[in-house]
Amino acid sequence: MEPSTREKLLEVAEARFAQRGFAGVGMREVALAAGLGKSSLFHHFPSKAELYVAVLERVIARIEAHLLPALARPGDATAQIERTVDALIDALAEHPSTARLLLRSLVEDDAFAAGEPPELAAVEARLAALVGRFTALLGAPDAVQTLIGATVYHFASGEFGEAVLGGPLFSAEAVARRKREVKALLLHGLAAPASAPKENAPS
Amino acid sequence: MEPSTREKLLEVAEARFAQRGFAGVGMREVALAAGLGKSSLFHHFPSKAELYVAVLERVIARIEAHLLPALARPGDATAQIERTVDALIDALAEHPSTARLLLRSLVEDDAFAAGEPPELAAVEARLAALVGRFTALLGAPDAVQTLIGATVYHFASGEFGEAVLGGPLFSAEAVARRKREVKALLLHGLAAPASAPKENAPS
DNA sequence: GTCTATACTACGATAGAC
DNA sequence: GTCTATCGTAGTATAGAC
Repeated sequence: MEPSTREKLLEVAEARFAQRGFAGVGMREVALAAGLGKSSLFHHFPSKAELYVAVLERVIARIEAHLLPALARPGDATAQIERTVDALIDALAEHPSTARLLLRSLVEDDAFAAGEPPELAAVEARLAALVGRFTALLGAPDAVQTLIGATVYHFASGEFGEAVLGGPLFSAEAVARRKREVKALLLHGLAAPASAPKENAPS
Repeated sequence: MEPSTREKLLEVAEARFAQRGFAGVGMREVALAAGLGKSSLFHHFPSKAELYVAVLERVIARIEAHLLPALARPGDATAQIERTVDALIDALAEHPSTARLLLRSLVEDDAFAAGEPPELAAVEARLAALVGRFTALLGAPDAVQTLIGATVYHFASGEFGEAVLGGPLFSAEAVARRKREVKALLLHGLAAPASAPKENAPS
């Protein structure tokens, strides 16, 4: 079964937005790349902002599909952290646009000059909910920032990241290596020395 | 001594580019914010791309001013890592636009549709040189990616990062905390377990 | 649901007066 | 060195035929 026109438009728009950001992509470009005329795109999405939010909804849904099951399963803190980090990295590695769009949405929050679409608030709320789960799991908010940097930034880093690594970002071997690295980081590096003294740290 | 017109333009452009990216900022907007007409801006910078690169040059120079002295001083690996991480974080914390522009330059490498200005290659070379120094210092390329995520992403994360932390990113206390966190991470977390074991390309 | 045609605005960039 | 005026293009968005 071939994808619907709407799905194809979302696919094309996601790749473009991930590569050049909200302001850097034109509706004409998206429509033509999907094999439509510019005006037909406005039939499916009433504005550029709504197209962008629809793309973001797909991204957050993809991440939730990996993370929510991992977060739901019981276990001690260590096992949950390992499972959740694996799930997060699987989610980011699944599609090369995911991490980029996520990173952009964190940094380009004011991309809409005026009148954000109402669905955007819902996407942000779902994202904040996931962050809350991570904060509860890791204890320290600083560790959440580090985790995001070690995962979302990493898989969003594109050509630059590949130049740093001297190899691909999304190969199975590179993804497995990043899982090991991040888990070792959180379990043996962060937990003890840097975060505990100031606030209450769960043990 | 008041700043020259060129300096004021660079200041204004830096803030705007950091907030909304290359494509999201218009020349008219920059000029008016600096108290000039749009055409006067083209007298100082012959194109938007050259304005952007001039902004990036300031950013990389600022980072080099902190990092190169720290890298030049002798000492054992641990002391050098501590010194260099402190210098990197000082550089990123000095000006709230620095990390954002740096992160954008990593992710928006293809923002120029056609004909990049030649100065851009020089900026990228200086950035790559710094990355090379870090790779030599830390040993593992993966650790460099993690370090960038833990520092550049962190100070670029803006409102989202402040929501995660539940407090400011750039306060003296938050900056000092990040220094402790990143150093503990690299010295006690990463170095031993995750990077060394074996393997390069399984092919 | 897709098309052509169009409205209106903003874009980057240039020319030339002062 | 700054200005006004203008060029050509592309931006989002709408109207209406088919």
